[in-house]
Formats: sequence, C-alpha cells, structure tokens
Amino acid sequence: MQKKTFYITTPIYYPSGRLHIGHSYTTVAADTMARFKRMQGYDVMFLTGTDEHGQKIEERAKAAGVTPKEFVDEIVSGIKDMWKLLNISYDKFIRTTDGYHVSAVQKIFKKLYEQGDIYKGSYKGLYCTPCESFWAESQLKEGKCPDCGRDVHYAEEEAYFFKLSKYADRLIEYYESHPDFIQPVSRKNEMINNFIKPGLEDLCVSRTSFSWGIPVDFDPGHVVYVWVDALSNYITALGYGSDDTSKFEKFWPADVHLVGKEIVRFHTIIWPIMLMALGLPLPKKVFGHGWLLLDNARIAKSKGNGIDPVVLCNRYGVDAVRYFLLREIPFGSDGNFTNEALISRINSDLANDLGNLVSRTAAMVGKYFGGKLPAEREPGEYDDELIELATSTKIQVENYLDKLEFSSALAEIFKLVSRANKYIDQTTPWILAKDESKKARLGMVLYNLCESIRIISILIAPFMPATAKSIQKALGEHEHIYEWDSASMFRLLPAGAEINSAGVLFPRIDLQKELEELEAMDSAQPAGVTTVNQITIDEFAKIQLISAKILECEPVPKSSKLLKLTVDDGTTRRTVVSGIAKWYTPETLIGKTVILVANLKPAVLFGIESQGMILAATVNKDDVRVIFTDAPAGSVIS
RNA sequence: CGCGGAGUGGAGCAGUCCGGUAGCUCGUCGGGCUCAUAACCCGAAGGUCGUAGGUUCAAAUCCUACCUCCGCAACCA
Repeated sequence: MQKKTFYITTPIYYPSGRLHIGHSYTTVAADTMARFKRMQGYDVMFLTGTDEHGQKIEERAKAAGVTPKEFVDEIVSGIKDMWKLLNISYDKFIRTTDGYHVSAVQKIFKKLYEQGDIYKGSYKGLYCTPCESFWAESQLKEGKCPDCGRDVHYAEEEAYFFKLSKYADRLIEYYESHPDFIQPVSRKNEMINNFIKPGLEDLCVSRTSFSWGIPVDFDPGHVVYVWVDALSNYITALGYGSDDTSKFEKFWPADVHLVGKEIVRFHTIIWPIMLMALGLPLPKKVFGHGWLLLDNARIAKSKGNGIDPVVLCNRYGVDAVRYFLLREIPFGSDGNFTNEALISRINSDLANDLGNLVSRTAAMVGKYFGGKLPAEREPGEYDDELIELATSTKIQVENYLDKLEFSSALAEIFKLVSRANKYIDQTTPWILAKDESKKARLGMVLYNLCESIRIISILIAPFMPATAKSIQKALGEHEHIYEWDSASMFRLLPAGAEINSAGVLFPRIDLQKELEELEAMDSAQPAGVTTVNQITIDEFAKIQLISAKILECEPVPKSSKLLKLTVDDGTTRRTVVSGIAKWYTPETLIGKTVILVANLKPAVLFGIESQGMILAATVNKDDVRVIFTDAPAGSVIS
C-alpha cells in the first residue's frame, strides 16, 4: 500500500539581500511540520526556494557590477548555508531561474493566453519617468509623483492581463465549501470583504520595463511578472509542465502553504484562480502566520533591522533558536522578538526544566546503579499518574501540530517535563538510596524517569532534532524505541540498559552579561559600515552645510511625522519640512539654531516644498535628536 | 468616515466564536529538598478583564458608544 503523502511549502524568498529571522521563522515552522509528518510515516515533500527575478534584483546586481544571475547565486548559496545551520530538512530547493521552472512557466503562460484567460492590453496610468513607476490618481500628491514630487504624465505600457474576475464566484464558493482553506479563519473575511467583494481587477502579469525575468516566448520584449512566475513554483517544483510529472501526480494538491500574513492575499486569491484556470485542484490549506516584531516594528529586510539568525545560532545553539521561535509566539498572531525573552526561555524551559531533568536523572542512574538500569523494579505511589501523562501526551501533540499550533504542542510536552521533575521530588530517590531494602523501588523510579525522557525525546524531535538525538544517544540506541508511535508506549527500554550522561544540553545564560554583550555588538556594527563607501574631500565639499535659525514652526496638517519649519539661513528665509514631529514640538524648536543642508534639491512633501534638510542624530528608531548649534545663522559649516 | 490588530494581576500571554467559580509562563515573597546546569518541588500575595451604558437570573465573553496603543497605506529630503 502506498504511504500517505504530505506536501508542505514555504514561500520562495526574494534574494535581494540578507535573510533575517522572519524567514527563519516560517522555514523552521515548515521544517518542524515536515519532520513531524515523516515521523508519523507520511511520504513528505517539503519545498522551499527563492524567487529570483524582477527589477529590484536587476538593479541591485547592476549596482554591484555583476550579472543578475551572479548576484543571486551568491545570495542563494548563503541562504542554503543558513538552512543547513538551522537544520532545515527540505526535500527540494527551487530557484525560479532553474531551467525546468522557466520552461514550465512559459507553458503555463501560453496556455492561459491561448484559452483566453490572459489577454494583451495596456497599462494606463500616470507615469513618473525618473521613478519608473505608475501611480493611480488617488496616490498623487498635489498632482505630482508621491515619491519624488516631480510631474507625472499619462502613459500607456503594453502588458498582458489575467482575468481574475471571471473566477471570483467560483473562488468564494470554494471558500465556503472548504472552511479550513484559509487559516487562521479571521483572514478569510478580510479577503472576501476587502478584495473579492469590491470586484477583482484584472491582474497585470507581464512587464516590459525590465528584462530580468522569464521571457514571454511568443512576444519578445515582455517578461512574465512575479505572480505567474513565483506562485507557480509550487507546481513546477513537482515537475508540472515537464516530461516527468510523477511527483506532481503524487503530491499535488499541497497540504499546506505556509506564508506570512502579508502574502495571504496572493495565495488565497491569485494562486487559486491560476490553478482553476489551469484546471488543477486547489491547495488544501493556506496558513498565514503572524510577524515577528522587533520593538513592535516588523522585522523585514527592507528596514534593515533584521536580527541575524546565524549570530543567534552560534551563541545559543540551533535548537534553542528553533524552540524559541515556535514556543514564544502563537503561530497565527504577531509576536515580539526580544533578547530577554529568548534568553529567559532558554534558561527556564530548556536549561532548568528539560536539560536539568535529563542531567539529574542520568546522574542518579550513574550514582546509584553504576549507569545501568536494574532489572528489579517495584511499583509505587505516583507511578501511574506519571505514566498516564507520559503516554497520553503524544496524542495532544499530534492534535495541536495538525492545527499548526506549535506553541501549544510544545506546552504539552513541557507539562510532561514538569511532571517528571515533580515526580522526582515526590519519590525522593536520594532517600530511597540510603535504604538497601528500597533498591527495587529506586530502580523503578529511575526507570520511569528514563522512560518519560525517552518519550520526551521523541516528541521534541520535530522541533529540536539535534537535542533529541543527544538524549537518545545518552539513553542508548535500541531498536524501535524512538519511533513516533513508541511515544505512547511505556516500558520499552530494556532492563539493564546503560544510561550515560548527555552532558549539558543547554547551558544557562547569564542574562545581564549577555544583554550587555549583545548591546556592544550592535553598537559596534555601524562603525564598520562607515569605513566602506568612503567619499573624497571633494565629494564632501559638494554638500553645503550652514547654520540656520528656526523662526517659525508648525505641524504639517494630516501628517503624523512632519513639521514645517521656516528658517533664516543668514541671507534669506526658506521652508524646510522635517520628519521629527514625533520627537519635537514646534515650541521647543522656535528660536533654536540648527544645521541645514543648504543645496539639497527641493522636494515636495504633503504639498509643501522643502528647501533643504536639517541634520539630526538617530540614536535608535525611537530616539532622534536634532543637532543644535550656538553659531549665528548663516555660518558655513565644514 | 482609509484598512487592520490589540487593550486581562509587575511583565508576556491564554480564555472571547458557543455567556455560568479568571487561567498559564516569567518575576516577587515565604517554605521544602540536596539527585541535578545556584537547578527542582510546595505555598502565598497580586486583577472592578480599557471606559460608559445596555441585554440577561448571570457578561472578560453578546450589543452600542467612546478612549488609548500599534502596524499598514500616500510622510522621516
């Protein structure tokens, strides 16, 4: 009989820069599911990869002076290293530049075109040439480009469009008949109310403004835009559109697409509609998890505040990081990432509870029985309660994991860890050891503990594979006792089994000291940055800095961050808009003298022309300080 | 009237869909123990569940209004 299959995917990541802890979060979660299902006996396909096309990569590569392919090759190899470090057991890593993907996408595109779901039209709108962007009427600022403040003009660009609206009714029907399709369910109504009900606009699926992409083979000049290119990876990775479709037949439809909540929309609207158009079954579930927040701001590479997972793994160990990510935050909601929380989790859960349990148990077997579990065992009080919990935890973990509730699953496992620690206090083995007649009872107590630890080691294996392995090595390798199903059975360790120390699984961390060191590392980094990108004195001389006195100051209406300043630069008055409203009120600024970049090209913000910029020190994102001077207005600064 | 999320003991959260003794982790205080990674176990203190109304025998939970915070969107020149 063929094994049941399980197909799980992460999004394919965009390799325009370093990956951050947020990517690790999704991928570790997917990995844990994949390991769990493998242990349960499923034939698992776990897919991850990279989405390598697009204008941004083209530009980055150009800036770096390499070809786009060279550019992404390097980043991708870094990503693979990181997954290796994090123990990610993917079965396939797809790159959208892979040949099979390219040709499959071309086939898909052509098929959709030929059956009339994709048509050639033109992208009409207001275009800002320097920014190479189209803007909707509503986005304009005073009729000008919201990005650079310059004029826009009406333009048309030839492009292909995908008729999404044609499938809207069928999509809603699918939602209704598959209530589990979008998880968590709260996001389902969001999709229907915000996007589908107002009417789906046809989707632009090709571009002519850049060339780093999959060419539309029947219309040179066009490249396939991200939607068709990226989303289809979930099927092309299985061989759809190639000569060998055996994997596709075996694994499709996917059991779950794991995605961040920001791309739920693409995966629950565009992707299903593409599949409908192709006449393929839809994925069973799309799970939109929350964001990892850093000081309540989203961790994203575009903001440059990523925490380096590599650094964390090197400091605390891979399993500690994996544990933290999945334990700390309920999977569907946002959660804060802080070093304090990470360290406190490691100390209390991993070091004190789990690590110490293993350590004290092994030490007692060593001390009282020379490292060998005795065959004589006498049952007693408290045994049944421990055994009952130990053997029933597996089913709880399964239930939670099947709902992607990693945090709750881990909480169940750690209830057992706590129960085992309590059992030691209740049975007081150190007292039993003093009485020769209680040897058999002592043997039973330690046996029960080792059995509980054996079960724990199985249950944590999907989350912390390396730790599970270490514990099992200490308990001794015996056949079949570490299989998933063995987690609901007791008395599997043979009599006379040798128990070794597992060493210190998770060292305790000195919170205070550690935070100081991390702090030091953070502040050390900017110093390194300034040594690259050096400029010459001539280049510096191009910047005219002068002192300017603030005469008037008022908030910019409808803006939350901007202040409008009127300053005296020594010769004339000028208006400057500055994003410091969060830190300064107008009254505190009037009369002060600041440093002005005098020859900066003017820009329009909220309809106000800003003729320069004032200097301020960014201590961190919540602390910005304007630089004041006591020099008279109009002094040249160099 | 832009969209969305959140307000529960000192901190972080669960509970809210399907009303019925307010729960977990950390921290604090007191005690116990000495096998263990100064770890473990027991106990205690601490909450008018954002505010105000309403429905109900009964509201953290349902309804109405409001307040506050945070993201995103179109703002750090």
